[in-house]
Amino acid sequence: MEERYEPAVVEKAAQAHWQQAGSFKAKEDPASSKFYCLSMFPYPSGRLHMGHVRNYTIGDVLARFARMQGHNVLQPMGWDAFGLPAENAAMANGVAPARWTRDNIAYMKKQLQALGFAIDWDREIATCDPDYYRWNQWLFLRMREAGIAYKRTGVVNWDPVDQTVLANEQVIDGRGWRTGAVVEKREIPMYYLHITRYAEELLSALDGLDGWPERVKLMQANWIGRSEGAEVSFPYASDACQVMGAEGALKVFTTRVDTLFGVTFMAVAAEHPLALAAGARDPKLQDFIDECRRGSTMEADVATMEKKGVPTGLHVRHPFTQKPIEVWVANYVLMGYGEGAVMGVPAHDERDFAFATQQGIEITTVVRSTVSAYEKVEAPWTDAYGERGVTINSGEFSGLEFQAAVDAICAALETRGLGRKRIQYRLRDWGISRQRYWGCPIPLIHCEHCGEVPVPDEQLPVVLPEDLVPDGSGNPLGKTPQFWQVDCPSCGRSARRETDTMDTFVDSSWYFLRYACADNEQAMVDERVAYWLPVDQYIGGIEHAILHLLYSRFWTKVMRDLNLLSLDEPFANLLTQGMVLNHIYSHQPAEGRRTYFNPLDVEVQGEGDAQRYIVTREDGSRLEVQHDGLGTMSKSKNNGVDPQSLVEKYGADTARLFMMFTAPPEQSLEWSDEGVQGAFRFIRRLWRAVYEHVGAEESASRVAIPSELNAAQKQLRRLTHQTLQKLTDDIGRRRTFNTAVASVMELLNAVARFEDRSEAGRACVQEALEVAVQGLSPMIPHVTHALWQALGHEGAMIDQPWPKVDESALAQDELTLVVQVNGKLRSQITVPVDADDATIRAMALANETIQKFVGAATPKKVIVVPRKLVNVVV
RNA sequence: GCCGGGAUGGCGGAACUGGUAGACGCGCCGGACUCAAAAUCCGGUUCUGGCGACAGAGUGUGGGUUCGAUUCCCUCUCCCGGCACCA
Repeated sequence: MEERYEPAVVEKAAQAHWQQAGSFKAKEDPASSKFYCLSMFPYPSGRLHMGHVRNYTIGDVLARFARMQGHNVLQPMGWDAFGLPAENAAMANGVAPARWTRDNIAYMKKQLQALGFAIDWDREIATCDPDYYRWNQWLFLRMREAGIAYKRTGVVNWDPVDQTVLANEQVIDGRGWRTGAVVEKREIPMYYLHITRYAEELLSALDGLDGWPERVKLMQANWIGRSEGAEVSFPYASDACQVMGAEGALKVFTTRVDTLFGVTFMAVAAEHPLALAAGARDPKLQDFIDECRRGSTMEADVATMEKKGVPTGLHVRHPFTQKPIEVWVANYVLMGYGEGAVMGVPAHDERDFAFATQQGIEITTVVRSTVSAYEKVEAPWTDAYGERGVTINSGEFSGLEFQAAVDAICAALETRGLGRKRIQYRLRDWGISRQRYWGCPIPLIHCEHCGEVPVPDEQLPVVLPEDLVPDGSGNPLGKTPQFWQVDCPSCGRSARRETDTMDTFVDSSWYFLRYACADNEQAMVDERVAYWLPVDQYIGGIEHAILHLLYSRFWTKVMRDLNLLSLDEPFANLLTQGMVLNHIYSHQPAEGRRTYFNPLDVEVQGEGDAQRYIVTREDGSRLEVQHDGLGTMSKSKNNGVDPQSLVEKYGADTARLFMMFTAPPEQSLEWSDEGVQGAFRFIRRLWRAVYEHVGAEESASRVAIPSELNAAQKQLRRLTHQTLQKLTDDIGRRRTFNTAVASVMELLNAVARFEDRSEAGRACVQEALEVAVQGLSPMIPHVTHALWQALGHEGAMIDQPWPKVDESALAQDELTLVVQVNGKLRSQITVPVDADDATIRAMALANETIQKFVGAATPKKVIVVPRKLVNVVV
């Protein structure tokens, strides 16, 4: 073998072998146990960044490990190729999104291949290919037939200057990112998917997802937000009837119907019909409604806004007391949740309390807590006011505990036809219409005579024209008559094609199915899906914990109910990778768009609070930029680190090893390349250890481990098998690749210290090196491919099974126990493995150092923890 | 604001079920090799006191439970992810 480790040579050879042997081609084989290992596909933003390297290395380690464990592994890859960045790039450079996207895919594919991932590239898909997105369209039409896809209005961010809809990301501090104009809310017709119909199943099925992280299940459960409560109707008083033109009632949803007698005001959203009607005759109120209309649609903005409200002057009647209650319009009430109206109980709801205090609204105490003592609710607010307890001041319903009060009040409401128990979900239906070009066309045609007509199946796909270049002022599809001018499929008269495209979450909600049957032009899915699915291991960033994963679960259930799948859940096991963070630097000019600078280009001057951040531009001028903290590596923040230079300098194995060694996968990680050297050095040490063992020969001559070994040899063997045991557990169960690598480092350190050149000694070293090479092969597959051959093996590393632990090598006759006095470490004792507690206790007390600390005193207590420690309490 | 997560040496991290805090690596310091440098190898490296044996302190803050807490409970601070049109 070569004395020097040359990553480029080694990596080329290993990749050539895999390529030629077709090592990663996955074939359906019902006789073997399949393992579908999937990493979330990337958005083709241009170049890989370290987050990708981390994600795909984790996936590759698990795929290769599963293969060694004897599974038939599928690891595919594709491209989440529709989306906003392509349109932004088009605006910046005038390149068509299609061209930009495909160029990026070509470049990033090369980068992925250079990293040596065990991917079956024959199954590659890109969501912008008509062969892929035709099935989005086809399934959309099936959902429409089933009543799962439907049309209604929805609220969007509207830039009044560019006359265009903005994504939330494009709204900065309530203003359009390009124009700086104050963004308005606008209601437009949109298509929705009825995900709320699946709310109960999406929630209850979380219990069965044993292979999912608890935190993800918790986040999804909170997102779905099931709450048991009641809907209550407050009949309009005469003033409200007059304004609304008819009798009626204001309906609210509440989880605290036990506090119904504490209602002192009502609050409705600015878009609520009652607000609109009242606003029409009250200019001041109308101004407030208009004010609410300005600003972004984002929940985070709404929630942090100053709570404001204006009275309508209209009243509703309490369902039991008939007392008139004034209706307010409030900016914190959301039209999209519940009924767009709430009953205000300031005594027992913190938000209502804050609002009432601010507006001088009366507070009526109607609950006495059974936990905390208070007579009457008074400022300031304390959490005790929100506790459940016994009703007071509630007429015939006074003196009841929470559940009894709810039951009694709901029963009484029901007999009067003014309310009932109800379950409410926080989850909202999924709006999929996007007024954007670079996405999957929605396959509908609007005909003046026939209404909304689906594109016939045989005419699918509706192909997106690929030569358009967006300019920021609305959807180019709307300006392209060749696209939207069509004949109505129903009556043949001229009609208009829908120009909205689908949310890109649609594309990613089923791509994992298509990998199983990417070549099928006749059907969306086929029997191969039944073989490969569910995904046995899914790996992706924690940022997808809710939306993508929830939508994919929903999509799977819909397809099941349309008899296209026999699958309840798509992902059996989930590993959520922590984010790779980097510093964010930006500059906001007086006019125009904020620009972001790559941390590599920013020079940090000074210390502490006096730090300044300077960028030298191409023309030599210097610009002071601002530091916006840490954030995920992304194209939009320009803070990605391209792995290319790392791979060129040290090789793919070092890049992979470094990412695995530097932190456990679920933890977020602040980027730093300190330590890359160490990863490289370790690989070189491993190479050198094998080289020294093999000598100048082509490869090692292997010798069996003799049955008689001396103490040092036994010790090395024990460490070898302890390491193997740890590797198997760390990779297979704990997924802590960093500690797996560390354990091999320790083994290699022991090999380096081991100087026994006898035949038995060499056999022990051979075994240790084989475990090191095999154990690391999922992480550093190229160099271990070469080293495996050097160790004298005919077959390729990739085809080897995972090694087995020799239990007999683990046996020990003595243990070292720690001895504490009053919980402080004072000494150690060596005891036979089979020593009983009494013996251990006696040995600990007899220990000289322990005697010194215990002195003449009689120990109060001696705690013996088997195999661990003794604690003497005096 | 709400939901979820995190904080351990100069740095990344380890300690898996409440039982030796700091494995492993980086960096740094000292030494060997070298004309020299790089590379490599050997030793040291939480802090404070001490020549040393050793002693004391120490896991974001403050409190609690326990023979024993990085680990469990409560409080607060800061950081990260998500909040439905970034993906």
